[in-house]
Amino acid sequence: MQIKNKHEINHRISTDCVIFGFDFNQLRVLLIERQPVEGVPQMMALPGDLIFEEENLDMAAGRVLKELTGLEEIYLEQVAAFGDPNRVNKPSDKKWLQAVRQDPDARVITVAYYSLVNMNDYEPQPSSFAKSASWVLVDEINELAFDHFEIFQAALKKLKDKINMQPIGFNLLPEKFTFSQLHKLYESILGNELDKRNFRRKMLKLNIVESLDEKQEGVPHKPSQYFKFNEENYLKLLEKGFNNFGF
Amino acid sequence: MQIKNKHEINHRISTDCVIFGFDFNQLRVLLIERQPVEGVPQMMALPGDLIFEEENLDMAAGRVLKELTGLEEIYLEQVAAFGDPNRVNKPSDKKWLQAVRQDPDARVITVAYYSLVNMNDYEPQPSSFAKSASWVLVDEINELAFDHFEIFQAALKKLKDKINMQPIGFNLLPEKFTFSQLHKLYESILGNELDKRNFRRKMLKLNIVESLDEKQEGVPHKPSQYFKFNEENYLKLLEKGFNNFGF
DNA sequence: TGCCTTTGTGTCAAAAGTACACTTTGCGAA
DNA sequence: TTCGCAAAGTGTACTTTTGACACAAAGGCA
Repeated sequence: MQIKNKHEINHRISTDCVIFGFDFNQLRVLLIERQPVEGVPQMMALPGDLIFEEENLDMAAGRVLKELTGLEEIYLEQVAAFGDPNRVNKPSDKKWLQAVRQDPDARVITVAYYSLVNMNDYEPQPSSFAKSASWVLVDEINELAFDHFEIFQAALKKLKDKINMQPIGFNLLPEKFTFSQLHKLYESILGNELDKRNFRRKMLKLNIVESLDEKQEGVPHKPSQYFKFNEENYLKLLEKGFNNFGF
Repeated sequence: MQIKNKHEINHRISTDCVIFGFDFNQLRVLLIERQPVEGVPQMMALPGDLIFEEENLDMAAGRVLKELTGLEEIYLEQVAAFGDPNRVNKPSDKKWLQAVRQDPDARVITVAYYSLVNMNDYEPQPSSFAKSASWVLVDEINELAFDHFEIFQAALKKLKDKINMQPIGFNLLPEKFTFSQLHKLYESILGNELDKRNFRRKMLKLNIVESLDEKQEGVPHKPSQYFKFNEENYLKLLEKGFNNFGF
């Protein structure tokens, strides 16, 4: 059979997380600064690290995220695997790995995850090799360590595609929210304007947001009604086969 | 900094391919039988193998597919990575690996790919550790080696989702095809009936199929017009931002 | 009291979706 | 040659959804 042999090559596996947040105005992503290394210019990176021996990928992503940023109990969804043999090609990245890894030249394949969280529920606490962790505006991200910019773009595309299929995004908002906030959220993700009335009509017809008996207070204009997400109805909607939700 | 250390663990990476074909009636997937090993009951598997040192993931998937089935020059799209620590848990799979791999217990993370091809353009030619390669009806797949059934299901779901976003699927048909074939194809993928007239109307409005000056011959009923796919218009459609194509 | 700001609402026309049945074409069998 | 069979191909009426668009209501503040 002469199969036994040949290409049983070892690689390293890591996970990187693209965590989206929303500040009621713009979309943001949680980035870290790596611990400084002599001669390596600072650059932001996605939180990510090598996986453990006995972990599955989802668990690894959750653990790594927690280690680097303090964020915990977050539902992560896979984006894709990135495995270009020279995905680490910037000299600064190589230098940094030399300072930090035992075997800095080992090939690393990474599995990217993304998630949507309500920024106010999580206060990033950098640790491990993260010097800082902060929410960076999506529009201001233009260079990242390793191939993280590419990963970030893939995650953003996935988010846009997904929100056109399913009314996701409520994770980015607090429990009670106004229609304007929801509206703005959609505009931020999709990157274009949506007619206020049409947005409201379409969203309400789905029956997954529910008006509360509570209004904004202390605002110098007509106060907004608060709404909450109805998860039960949302799940029903998913069950009965749901796609094609687009703006 | 005390970062250097710890979990720099080696893993193996493989790719597995879910190749969909269409026999004008039902959807099929290309499966292999592994070379028999004493005491290991036969079981079908997706074509897949470990990646090489200097290959990126996409290239690896293409090469592995070619080695095992002879299929070449196929556009493969990633489904997801599967990395459960015990994704190899059937005794028969373990036995087979023991016979075939130097290090049969090494953890393997696999990156799954899928593709759509016209069955008639490719005659599967098993080689390497594939004893046979054949097109199996999707409906008849219920057990596969390793975690390949799970991978197959993920790929099928991805295909269904995608066909609701974009009119893909032409790769599954020959260059010229009838509307009935296209219609049947959609029904096979989606798993439900579609009204003939409405299907035709919706598809024609997209302007991506073009009628040829040629009809079926020798059929004992009204002969069907042949059509071809217009890739140019399809690309135009994609460019101008296209989603929400559902039945 | 008047001004400013944001919320919240309705209508109409165009487009898309849905449900549904009969005629046409060509072969083959009687 | 005619009849029957099988699949292709076509249209309409009704409902639902989309998309474009403008003004009144509420509350704070000066």
